[in-house]
Amino acid sequence: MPTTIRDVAKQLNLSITTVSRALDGYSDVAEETRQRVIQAAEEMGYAPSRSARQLRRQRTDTIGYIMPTSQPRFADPFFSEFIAGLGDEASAQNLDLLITRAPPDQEAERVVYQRWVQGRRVDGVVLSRMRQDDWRVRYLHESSFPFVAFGRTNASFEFTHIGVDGASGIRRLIAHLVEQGHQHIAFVSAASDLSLQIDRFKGYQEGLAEAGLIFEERFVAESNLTRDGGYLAGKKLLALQSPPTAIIGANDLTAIGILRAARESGISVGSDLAVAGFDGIDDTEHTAPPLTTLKQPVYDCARRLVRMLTALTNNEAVEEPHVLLIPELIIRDSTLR
Amino acid sequence: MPTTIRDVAKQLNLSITTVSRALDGYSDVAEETRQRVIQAAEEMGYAPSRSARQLRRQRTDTIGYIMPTSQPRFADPFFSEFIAGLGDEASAQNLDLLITRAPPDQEAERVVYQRWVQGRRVDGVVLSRMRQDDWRVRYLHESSFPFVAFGRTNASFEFTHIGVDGASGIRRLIAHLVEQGHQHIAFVSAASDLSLQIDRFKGYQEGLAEAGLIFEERFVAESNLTRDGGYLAGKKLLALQSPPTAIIGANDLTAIGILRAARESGISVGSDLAVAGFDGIDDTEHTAPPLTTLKQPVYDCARRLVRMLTALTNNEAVEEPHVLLIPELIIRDSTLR
DNA sequence: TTGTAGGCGTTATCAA
DNA sequence: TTGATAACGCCTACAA
Repeated sequence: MPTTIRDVAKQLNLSITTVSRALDGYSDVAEETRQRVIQAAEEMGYAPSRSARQLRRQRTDTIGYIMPTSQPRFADPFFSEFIAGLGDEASAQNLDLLITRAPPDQEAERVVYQRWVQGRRVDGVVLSRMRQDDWRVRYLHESSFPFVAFGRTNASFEFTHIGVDGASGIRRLIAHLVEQGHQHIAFVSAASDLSLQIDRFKGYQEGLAEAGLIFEERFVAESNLTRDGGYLAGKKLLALQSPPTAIIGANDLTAIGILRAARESGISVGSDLAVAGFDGIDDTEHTAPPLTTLKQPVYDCARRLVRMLTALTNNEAVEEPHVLLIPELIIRDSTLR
Repeated sequence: MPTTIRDVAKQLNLSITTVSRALDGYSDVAEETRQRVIQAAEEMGYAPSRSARQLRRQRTDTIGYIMPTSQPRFADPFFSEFIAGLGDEASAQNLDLLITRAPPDQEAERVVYQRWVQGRRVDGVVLSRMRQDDWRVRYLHESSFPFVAFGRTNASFEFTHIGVDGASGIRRLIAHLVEQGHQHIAFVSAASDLSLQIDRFKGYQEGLAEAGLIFEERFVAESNLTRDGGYLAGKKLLALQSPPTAIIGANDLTAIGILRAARESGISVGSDLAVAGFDGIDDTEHTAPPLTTLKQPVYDCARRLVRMLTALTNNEAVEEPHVLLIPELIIRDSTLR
């Protein structure tokens, strides 16, 4: 039986009101009383019951994040970093972070969101890996449930989010590759309904055009943002009649897979083949060779998203509700001859 | 204003009791009534308030996990995989997973645990990266709060856990290295209060002894289980007068850092230097060269730990409360000449 | 400065 | 088979 506020009150011969107010730092409690209360609470190991408080206050002081990944056994560093950011900022704001995983765009995903929203399990949710036509955005919007998103969609209404301008990033990357003398640049893509794919692929096409290169269908390989996917796509591209001399992965994991494919084919990355990724995860610094990438500040974005979300849940105005970041091109050996 | 059970009851001219029981699947509700209730609830978008239910039932249906990492911006694949396992099993059991991070063995860590335990925020917690003398174990034990651990400690009492026999794993690894002709085997270690360090280091010493090799202090470099730490330690070892021909990292991340140090020193891993890690994270398959490692089934352990924990919180007996696993030696190019 | 009392939305006991 | 009612532990308007 855990200690309740009643126990503390009884012990001190005070009312529960006074105990409550003393601990919550109200000013209309005698300082001496407050000290006694605080000490007794400490000694008796009292901490207010979260569920009681939540029920009474009609808020949970908890935010939720549902990782949109298909494989149960995922291990994508992007999510680690994102979650780390969410968690740290949540702690800083004295919020709890509830986490689960659901395969994107399936019944299971809908069930989880509904459980959390209708059961008022969390005060707000953070979305990531947005889809172009994203039912989550519509649903939360219609339910007027607080949410923020990492990424954009084609929704007809506005919502609080941080976007990254992948297109401009990829354009810069292509300019760099062209500078290195590359004319045959391939792209390993992600699922076509993902906003990041549409955005980055647009950059790919625009970048080629800007450099006066022609877009070739055969230089595009579909993949799934994983190392294994990148590996397979890389193999395929390298097996072409006249293979590309540079390959861009839709994300770093994909690029890491491509590195491996190149290694297995005996191709020297850097001199014979340029490889680049997108995200700027830690691993890229330690691959062989170190990987050129477009870095987005995932950790900081996550923290900022939480701050935006708390503004929303507190009915405060979000200072800058639509952020668009430019990723930073980090050039490493994988694209240097 | 979200829908409450009262709204549904009123709508149907039933008592809230009946609605509650109908939705919870009690048998003493007329089937026809139940159908009406279920349909109405669906239409009205009703889902029971979690906080109310929690308060009433005196349980949260939530388990907690506090990542013991110092750097805020961590990204350790071990934790990704562990969390994935916890999350998936929690979902399967209809539990929520609460996650935060706290620097090990500091005031902040104590505060978080106390908040969760005393505030009855979660029904039980999962511990990982155990310390030899672990205050968390003592505290939870004394509070009779349900917990399970991934790893062992020197506690004088029993507690439910899954351990991995790192010592035997490292012994096997050393046997393999010796077979490959290595005589000068170094070890890059972790913080000395970690159980995994004590365990694996013991294996290192025993392994050397079994092979008739002498233990040399200079072949041990302190590190911190990160890539960067491994890199620095690797540099140091490779700069020795007569450097080792094989280096074992306390975990895979460390080993990945060592790979990089070797690369920078122009040393060919495999032929000139053997490198091996511990954990079996996904990255090891994609490094250059692919990394020999001792694989522990992190994902499955996490799932199993959750099952053990639910047994505890339901006051059921845990079938096998003390598990000891033998890690699997996966030999890859990094230790083959 | 302190206390009384009502209610947040459920579930569970007991009676009808 | 259904309903009235009492908690669960806390916060807060209002009264003293």
